[in-house]
Amino acid sequence: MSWGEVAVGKRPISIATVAVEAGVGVGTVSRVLNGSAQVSEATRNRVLSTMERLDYRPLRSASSLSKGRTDSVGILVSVITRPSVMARLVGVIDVLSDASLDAVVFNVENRAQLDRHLASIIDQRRVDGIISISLRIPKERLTRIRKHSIPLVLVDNSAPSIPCVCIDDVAGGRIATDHLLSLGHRRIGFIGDNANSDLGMSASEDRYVGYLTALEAAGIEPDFDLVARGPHSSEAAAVLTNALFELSKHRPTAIFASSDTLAVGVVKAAQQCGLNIPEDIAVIGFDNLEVSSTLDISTVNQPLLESGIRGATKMVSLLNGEIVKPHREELPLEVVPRGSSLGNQRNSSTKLYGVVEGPQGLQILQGEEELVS
Amino acid sequence: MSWGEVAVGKRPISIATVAVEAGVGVGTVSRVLNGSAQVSEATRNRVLSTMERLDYRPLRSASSLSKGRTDSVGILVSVITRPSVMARLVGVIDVLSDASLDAVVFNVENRAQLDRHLASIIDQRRVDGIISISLRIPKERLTRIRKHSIPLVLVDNSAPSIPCVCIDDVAGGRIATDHLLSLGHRRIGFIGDNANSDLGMSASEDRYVGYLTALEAAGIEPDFDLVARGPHSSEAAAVLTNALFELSKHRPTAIFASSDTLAVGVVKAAQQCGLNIPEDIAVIGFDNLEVSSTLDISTVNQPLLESGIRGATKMVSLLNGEIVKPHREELPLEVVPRGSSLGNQRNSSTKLYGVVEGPQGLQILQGEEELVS
DNA sequence: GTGAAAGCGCTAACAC
DNA sequence: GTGTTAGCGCTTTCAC
Repeated sequence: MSWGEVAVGKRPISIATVAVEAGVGVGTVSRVLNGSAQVSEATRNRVLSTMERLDYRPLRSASSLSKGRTDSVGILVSVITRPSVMARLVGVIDVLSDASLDAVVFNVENRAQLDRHLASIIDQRRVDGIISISLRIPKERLTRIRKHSIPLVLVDNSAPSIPCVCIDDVAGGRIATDHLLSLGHRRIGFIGDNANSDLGMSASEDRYVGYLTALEAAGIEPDFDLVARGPHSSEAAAVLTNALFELSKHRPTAIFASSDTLAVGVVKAAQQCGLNIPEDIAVIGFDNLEVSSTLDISTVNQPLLESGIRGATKMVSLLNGEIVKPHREELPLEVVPRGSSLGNQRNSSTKLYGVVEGPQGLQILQGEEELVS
Repeated sequence: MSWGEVAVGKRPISIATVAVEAGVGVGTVSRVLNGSAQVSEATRNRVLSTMERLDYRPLRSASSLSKGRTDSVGILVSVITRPSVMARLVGVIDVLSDASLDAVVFNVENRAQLDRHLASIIDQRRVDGIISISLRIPKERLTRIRKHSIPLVLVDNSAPSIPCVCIDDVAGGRIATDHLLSLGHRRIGFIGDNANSDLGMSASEDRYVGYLTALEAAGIEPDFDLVARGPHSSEAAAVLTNALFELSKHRPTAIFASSDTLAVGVVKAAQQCGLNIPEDIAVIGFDNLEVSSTLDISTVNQPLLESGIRGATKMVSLLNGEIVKPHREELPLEVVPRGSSLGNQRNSSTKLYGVVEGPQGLQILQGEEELVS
């Protein structure tokens, strides 16, 4: 209870203690903390060493309260486990990290969760901005976000007058289908995701529209016996492919799968039916995931990582008060023809690997890495 | 400048304004905010409606400062894009979310980044605890973390007297190899990741030790011509497999790949060499990733999502001040035999899908979803 | 270049 | 039950 004991408490060191110990005012300590130029070298060093000595650690929340910003941004992301989503997420996180912004990640699996997370983000002022990956923000929420002028960026999704980076899925579906058409195919099937009105992920349906467009442009009547939708998994796609083969009078000669994940299932099903790819059935997917390269499946490349990078970059600009010019940024798409449609392809390993004899077996060295032991 | 204009400022509504407007004290508003039981229904409703009317949103950082905690935990995660890492991450995030804790994700790709992020997490007190996924915390940092008694949980990694959930990779390597041995194989190859001293990810090497152990137990002399390591990708594994086939005097009859990702490359390389699986060469991987099921590759199952769930649960307990009993929690491993080692297997789709005729083509309905349009 | 002091918005201990 | 008040630890004028 005596005065002497107060300072001995377990409470972590604060800026005040540092100030006293260094024989300066709290203002100066704060200035040092924030790298202000108007502190003499001598003072700065004295403060710095005092901090070191006391093992002082600033409290983020205190600084946030004072500064009026959290230096972190919320990231809404749907079923993270999809490779395409992961790639975007990594892009976003890396850029934010470089800008000293924390990434607070919210995993959204259904509409209720989306609403819950959005509400809490908006209403708790926990973050300075929001990045939504592949998720459509419900109208009501959008209104509130606008009203409170919370910076918002959409990745792989778009909305009027909101900064966003996306692709033209319809065009993507068209060039994929065109690729098959250009190879002479006339009976082309489509396998896609179930329509997801819940989370507003419309990529698959948009690509379907592109598919129809391409057929129409080629003067081909769409045959709905060649169209199938199901859950987003290879297994489901395989089942659908089999069903397609059984039910349609004339088997399709080619299939456009709205994502590589589905394309894998298509390929697998075809192989199990004893069909040759691409002679009996050609396949093209979408996204250019690693697996499509591994299995030599033709696809449409979209810049996944890049989309995250661009989105986060926009957010950083917004938070810096800069004007973000083009509201909707569209990334380029490109057909990547591979064996599943062209056939006959040399399956060269893209990267140049040098195999050497290591101490215990063969070894491929990566990047700048040294052989350690 | 006159007094009347002050209230008209753009500054967001604070608790004080709400208090005044509702004709109560700030304490009461705070109580309502925190769901305290000692507020009369009448008052609570009045406050609530006032908040609504003013569109009040509490400021997290203010509450954090006052409460002395951030209600968020930092998650260190290595090269996120690996499916196994992602699964753990999802488990972690979901549990935290249920506990109303925010997940601040740090993506770590090299030692420097690991250090940088750790330093900033520890020194800035921006989170209440740290979960490290598949990353070994450097000793010096561990010391500091302990010194400041920052709650720490390790997932897929372990350290003395730190709560962690992991698997026995050595045992895993052993049962995988035993599986091949039990099928009569004697010349068994190993393909794994380059040793990663940087981030301390030792899973692959540990599994290698298990491999050696199993061979030894079977009285087989290890042949280092059958061992190869490289980057963590299917392509690299394919290259290594080819090299193995070319360089070893007697080709192995089976290969244990330290992860499914590598196993995919092995399978691909074997197929390109015109070898039959498993007759000419049997393959087993590790992790039971989706791709292994798709390609019918035998593997060792480890509970990935579960590891994240358990880890985060431990963290929640720690933050609640509960005692976390078993410091090291080990999850079970299990061989999942498939066609790549057993052969001859019926490749039945595991899930039961019902294909129905939709409005535009075939359709598989998922879960409780209704056919919408 | 530096110190003093007034907040930032909220929580919690204490009165009544 | 509810109001009052003293912090929480930092930033930022404003003097000097």
